[in-house]
Amino acid sequence: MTPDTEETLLRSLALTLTENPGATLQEMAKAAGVSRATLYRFAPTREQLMDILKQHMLKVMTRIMDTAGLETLPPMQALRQLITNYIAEKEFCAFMMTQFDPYIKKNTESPIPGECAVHEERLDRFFQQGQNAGVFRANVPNRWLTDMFFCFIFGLCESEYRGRIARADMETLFEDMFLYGALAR
Amino acid sequence: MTPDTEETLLRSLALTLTENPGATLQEMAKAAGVSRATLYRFAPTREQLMDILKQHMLKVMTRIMDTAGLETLPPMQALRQLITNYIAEKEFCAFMMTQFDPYIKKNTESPIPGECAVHEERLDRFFQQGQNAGVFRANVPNRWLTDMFFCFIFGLCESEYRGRIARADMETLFEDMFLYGALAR
DNA sequence: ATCATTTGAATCAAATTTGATTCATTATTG
DNA sequence: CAATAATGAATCAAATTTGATTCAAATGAT
Repeated sequence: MTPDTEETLLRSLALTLTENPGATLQEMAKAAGVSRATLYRFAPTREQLMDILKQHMLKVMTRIMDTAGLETLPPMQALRQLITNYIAEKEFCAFMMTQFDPYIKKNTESPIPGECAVHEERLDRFFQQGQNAGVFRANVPNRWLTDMFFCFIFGLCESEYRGRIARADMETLFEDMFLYGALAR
Repeated sequence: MTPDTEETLLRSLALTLTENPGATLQEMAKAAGVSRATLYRFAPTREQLMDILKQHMLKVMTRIMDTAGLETLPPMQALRQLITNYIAEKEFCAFMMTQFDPYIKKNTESPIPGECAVHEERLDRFFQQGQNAGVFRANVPNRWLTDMFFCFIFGLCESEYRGRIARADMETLFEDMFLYGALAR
């Protein structure tokens, strides 16, 4: 399996599990256009499959934050790049939200792992610094900005997925709503 | 089973299924503090259980919109009441998002049913009218405002659930972020 | 064209979940 | 207090899912 084929497979698996978190291996294989045997060779057990997906997702998330210059660029610039990066990896973003969310997955094998918490804390710090710099409003907890940002990403992916907003508008709509809100001015 | 006991049971079931959409009947019963036999008597099959929950959730959603005066009160007043009402029923809100979301549950027995679409369209109309009245910004699709509103509700419930924001701040944080966004001014 | 590798289809046993029932015990109600 | 109803614990068969294996067909590289 070439790295490219693997990436395609991983993306398909992520999407299928987002659409149906309880999908059977059979269903995942079918959606990915491979047989169950092939999926089995890629990952013999469901647990291993989830682990591979999780590890890949974490790598993607790290890369997204790194290339956005979260700790180096000016807040607004980093934010815009962050949005662009997340949208480019929307399948894995949605997958993360539905699979490794401690609200949705409280009692399962995958509570928010330390690896996920790292990203959350990283964004917490980013917003804190943005607040200190006077860019983001300081009368709300930085954690609230983080949570809303992640929540926005998921909602954004879903709206586009459902055809309620256009792919081309994703960046603008996100930035606009996140920064300025819904009120007319 | 008294109506009050039933409401408590339904709320527990909704929460458990939010925390773990793949929970077994065993797990649901345990979380609700009843035996599997009692749960069985309440709903003999898993399908019937989901149906009862769905019907109850739909009733709650209708009541929320009705009592918010979505079609009668001024937009801002209705919006505030809507927020308050949703927060009061957060278990069923989160349950709806995780169980009857056409993104998450694409290929399962419950794609967004006509009953859910009704609520979405009702909120679509509310925001459209608010835009027409000059209250909400008109340079974005009304659907986008609807989607962000629902997405906010879920994110809000989750932040509170995880202890990242205080219960007492929920209304204010929501209203503030939804209306004004994250930018300092 | 050949050889090595990968894939798809099918099958099977083990584990898990579900639907269904029984029975003793606990709560309620009259 | 007595009788009636509700609950919990346990059990069982059927259905489903998973992990594992086999083998023929297809694919790709040399």
